[in-house]
Order: sequence, then structure tokens, then C-alpha cells
Amino acid sequence: MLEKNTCCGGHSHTPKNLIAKAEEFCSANGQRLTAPRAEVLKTLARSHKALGAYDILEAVLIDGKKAKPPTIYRAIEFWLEHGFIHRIESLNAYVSCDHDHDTAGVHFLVCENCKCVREAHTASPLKALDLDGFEPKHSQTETVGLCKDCH
Amino acid sequence: MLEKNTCCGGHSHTPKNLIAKAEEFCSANGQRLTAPRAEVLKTLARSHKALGAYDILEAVLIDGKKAKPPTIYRAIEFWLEHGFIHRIESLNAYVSCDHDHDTAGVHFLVCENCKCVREAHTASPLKALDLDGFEPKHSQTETVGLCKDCH
DNA sequence: CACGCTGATGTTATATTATAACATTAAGCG
DNA sequence: CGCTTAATGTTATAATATAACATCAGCGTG
Ligand SMILES: [Zn+2]
Ligand SMILES: [Zn+2]
Ligand SMILES: [Zn+2]
Ligand SMILES: [Zn+2]
Repeated sequence: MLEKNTCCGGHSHTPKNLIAKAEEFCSANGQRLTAPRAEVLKTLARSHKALGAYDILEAVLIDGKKAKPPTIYRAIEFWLEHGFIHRIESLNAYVSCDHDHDTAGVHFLVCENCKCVREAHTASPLKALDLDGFEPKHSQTETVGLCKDCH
Repeated sequence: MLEKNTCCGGHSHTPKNLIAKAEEFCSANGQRLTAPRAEVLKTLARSHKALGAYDILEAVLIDGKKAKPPTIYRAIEFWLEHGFIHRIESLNAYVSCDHDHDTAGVHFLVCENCKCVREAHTASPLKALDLDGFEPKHSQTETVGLCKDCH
């Protein structure tokens, strides 16, 4: 039974599509979709809230057993690297992403009450800046506030 | 002897102005510029790099003695609340701020190598977004990359 | 299939960042 | 001074993240 989504603009929160995309990505790129990786991604994809690493740890079973932190963090790192999840810095937490987008101009609306996260994309804010020799790698905006429900 | 600043566009990193501003702020607002608060702010103002809470802890002496974490975190919280410092989420670290600005449209260029931080201000990225009921409180952009020196 | 290589995971321990809870002290005021 | 309140001191611990090394699984090769 899928949880009703009332805060993220109707995003369905079904992990199916994302897992399918992940399978495709892995086989196309010689990566392995192992049990820890699959469980971590599914857990994030099912949630409409950002989850901390230890929330994920509590939620997943790998071969019927509780995992340990490095297992979770390795899977998180893997999906971060390949753009399937994002880290929400202001929460020390993670959300899945089913968009295709580059690394610039990502904007998160983060509810400080319920931890739901809405992802949006705007023109890169770097455009407006004189970088003066700074070499950007990754740009991310986080707006903390209250979502429609918690407001 | 002031450290030569080569990465932040010539910002002088002298704590004098900021401390003076802080004194003024405190007396105008019935707040106390206590030893822990003063030492923490001075330490951040002297640094052209973001400092973690435990970096600050190692750097300051309060009445000749090393402080303990809560002392540092309380001072950090105080200056954060009053806009004298910022938290760089991607580093879990803090920088001083001698600008006067509101809480929207702050943009940090963060060097992942040397941890120097350049602060810039742009039009609020929220303008470009359909907030759809989301009530923003604080918005911050962090661009991680390499500064001119580390590049 | 044994072998060896590689990448991933398992496991133990510990580092790093941050806060809860309560005791004590210092400032401001009548 | 004696009261009130805000701030700090102190102890302990929570929450987040990683280092280091052992083991295992997949895979190509012979
Ligand atoms: Zn995304
Ligand atoms: Zn909410
Ligand atoms: Zn600032
Ligand atoms: Zn640098």
C-alpha cells in the first residue's frame, strides 16, 4: 500500500521505476546491483521523506539480517556517485531522485518539520556570479521551511 | 600578523571590524559579549577557512583553559542566530560574515581542498520557483569545487 | 574446474559532530 | 544584599560517518 503523497506535488513514490532504471544502469555500466545497494535504494525510493543513514539502517534487512553502518554508507556512496540519490546537507539525510539532470542548479525545498523534500531545477545560480578562478564541481541550493501540510 | 589572503577576493580577515560590530550589536540589543562568544567569533573572523566546531575548540582558550563542546556550540548558535556567522552545510563548518544581508540568496563557493569559502549574494533563487504552499525560512546555495589557488 | 584477480561485503573498532541534563556562576535590578 | 535570569561549566551520551582488515562472490583464463 503506497502512502498518500500530500507534500511533494503528486510524485508517486513507487520504487519500481527507479529500481528498473538502476538495473538498467548497472548492466549498461558493468556495475552490480547487489542486495545492500538494492535495499538501500528501494528504501529511499519508497520514502517521501529524507532518511538518515541510520534510518535506512533500521529499515533494511540484507538476507534477513540487520546491516551495519559501513554497508549502508557504501551503498549510499554508490548511488550518490551515480545520481540516483541526493544528500540533503541541512538534514544529514538522503532522498532518491528519478530525474535526469546534471549536477548544477538543483534546488531542494526541505520541510524542517516532516523532512519531506521537493526537488526542483532552476537555471544554475553560478551564471550570475563572477567565479574569478573558482572551479565549480557541484552546486546545490537548499531552502528550509515548512511544507504545505506542516504550514 | 595577518595571514595573506589569496583565495577570497581580498577580504582582509581582520577580526577587528567584526568584533566591533558585535560589541555594538550586543549593547544595542541587551545581549552579552561573553568570553566564549568573543573568542569563538574572533577565531572565525581571523580564519579565511571554514572551521569545524572542534577546530574552534582546539583554537580557543577561555580564561586560559580549553573549553568543552557545549561551550563552543552555544557560542556558535548565538552568532548563527544573529547573522554574524554562517554554517557551511557541506563541510559541517562555520565562517564569519561581515556583510549585512537577509537570509535569502546567499551563495557560498566552497573549496573542497583548502576549505576556504567565498560568500556571494544573488537574487533569491526562490523567485524562479513555484512554491505551491511551501513557506521558506532560509535559503542557501553551496557550490563545492576548487578555489583559484587549489585549482 | 582450480586459479587468481577484482570489487564488494562483513566485521570490529573508532573518529567526528552535536546535544541532553543538571550544577554552578555571573549579571542586572530593586 | 538577595532575588531572578541568562550564561556557562561539567558530565555523559547521542548521532553521523569512516578506517582498517578479513572474507567472499563474480568472472575470465587456462
Ligand atoms: Zn535529482
Ligand atoms: Zn512538512
Ligand atoms: Zn553572510
Ligand atoms: Zn582551495
